[in-house]
Amino acid sequence: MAQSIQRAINLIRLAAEHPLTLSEASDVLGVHKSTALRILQTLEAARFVRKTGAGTYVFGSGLIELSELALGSMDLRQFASAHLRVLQRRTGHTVHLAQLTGDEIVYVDKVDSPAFDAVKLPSRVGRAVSIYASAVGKVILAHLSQAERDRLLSHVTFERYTGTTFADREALDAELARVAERGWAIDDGEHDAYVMCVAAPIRDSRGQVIAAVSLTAIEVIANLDQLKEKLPLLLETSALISQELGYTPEPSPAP
Amino acid sequence: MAQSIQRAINLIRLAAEHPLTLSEASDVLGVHKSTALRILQTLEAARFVRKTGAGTYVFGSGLIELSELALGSMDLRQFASAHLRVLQRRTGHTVHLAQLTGDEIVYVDKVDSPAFDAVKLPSRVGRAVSIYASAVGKVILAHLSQAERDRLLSHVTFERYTGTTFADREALDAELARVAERGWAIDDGEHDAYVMCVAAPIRDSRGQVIAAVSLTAIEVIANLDQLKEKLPLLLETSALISQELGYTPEPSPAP
DNA sequence: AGCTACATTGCAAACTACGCAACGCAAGGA
DNA sequence: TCCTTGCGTTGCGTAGTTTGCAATGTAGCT
Repeated sequence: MAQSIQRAINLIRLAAEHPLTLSEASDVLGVHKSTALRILQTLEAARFVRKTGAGTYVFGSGLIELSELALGSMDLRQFASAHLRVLQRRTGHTVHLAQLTGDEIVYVDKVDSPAFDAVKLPSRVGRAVSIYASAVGKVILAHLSQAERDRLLSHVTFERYTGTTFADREALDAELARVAERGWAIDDGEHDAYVMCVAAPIRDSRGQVIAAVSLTAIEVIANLDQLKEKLPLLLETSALISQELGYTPEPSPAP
Repeated sequence: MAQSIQRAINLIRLAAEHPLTLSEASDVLGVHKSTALRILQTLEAARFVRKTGAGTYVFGSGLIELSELALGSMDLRQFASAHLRVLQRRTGHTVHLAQLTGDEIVYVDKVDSPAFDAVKLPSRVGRAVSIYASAVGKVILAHLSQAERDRLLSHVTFERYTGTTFADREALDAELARVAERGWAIDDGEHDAYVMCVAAPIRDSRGQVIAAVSLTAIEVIANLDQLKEKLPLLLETSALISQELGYTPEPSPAP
């Protein structure tokens, strides 16, 4: 559909895997060397690829910087990073950090469990996560204003992924009320039947919930009750990160 | 030179900053909407951008995954991450993790100092670092085999950035001998006159030096002697990371 | 309902980007 | 030393991709 752009994309992919010579690039694309050269030069000008001293092309820092810019919230990631890793060590489970950006919730960091289940989880940093069929989605939704919640859900078409999915607005609202009351959310296989989660909210300096931490495991590793046992550690982590963002738990009442 | 690719690049940049509508995209490029649409569709197919429920385009996870793939050595980053952050806290200075990839040394992680100097440092994750005019470069070079070192330096054209740069092979070799002996390197403003560093090597399970950690500060924050005071913490960090990679400090002598 | 604004598709024209061929350059062998 | 080989680079005419137009489809708003 857009030939030259497709070619550029392929070259970026290749360069990400291993250093690329011009000849290799033209071979793989099946084009003349001059064509491959022009594409690479254009990408190089944008620092999407970088030319090494040896004349090969490798993945460029421009794209890495854009990734970090897009994950934005570098503040959040910076502040959270160490806490997430500590939480992973103390629980043994996979830890996710998800953030509300625009009208979606996106994973912005992930600390894999050393257990073999890490590779089976479909989550990826940068990927959007279901807003109504995930623990992080529900815990964020539950703490938003009614208007914000309506806005985020206005574009959603509910889909019943599994038997436990809250697949309509009514059922979801009831669940969100429960979540808001207790302050944390679970995911009882609501998107993937075998994936369990517990999630806790993260607040910024204004007290707004802007993100969430979660613990995730596949059921053969830990069932929901076993994950719930880790709740104190999870809540401690979310509180620590919120503090780093400037949140003060007890808003001093006016005298 | 490659018009359509350039347009695609511009759209990726925009999408990284904020969600992009089709109209906005075509306006910025100065092209017809159908043109912008086709570009975005191509990028979307590669997951270089992602279409949100609201119909806007945002930076895609495909590029984020490629970034992580290219930074490769996800093992190294995972293992090192927590230690780097601890080191930052204990020293107060900016921490860098740099890795030997192909024939270059590239920053793969960075933990900024809260001090105001962080923004003044030219380092960026994904960017190549001078191999002979940096502490991380020298400490890695110093621990390579003669053949490897020759290979890496064969494409280098020496340049005297500042008065302290080791700008020819002879002076560099003498410096590398000193570095190899004591096991750590300094950067006394050898690339940028006001930037000071100390660096220590990281070894993999075979004992090979494959990366380095460094502490960095601009001179007004900390001079070289003040950085050297942090050497014990730095060396402890590099040792811990090496251990996580499977390095055993004392190769057991044959009985 | 009708309107407006937006996204999307088909098609012919035009301009971009393609392949060709020639050149420059470095490395290795005779 | 010269020749050969392999690689990257440049200029140019043409083929063909990509572009803009116009029409259609779709959703939100008054």
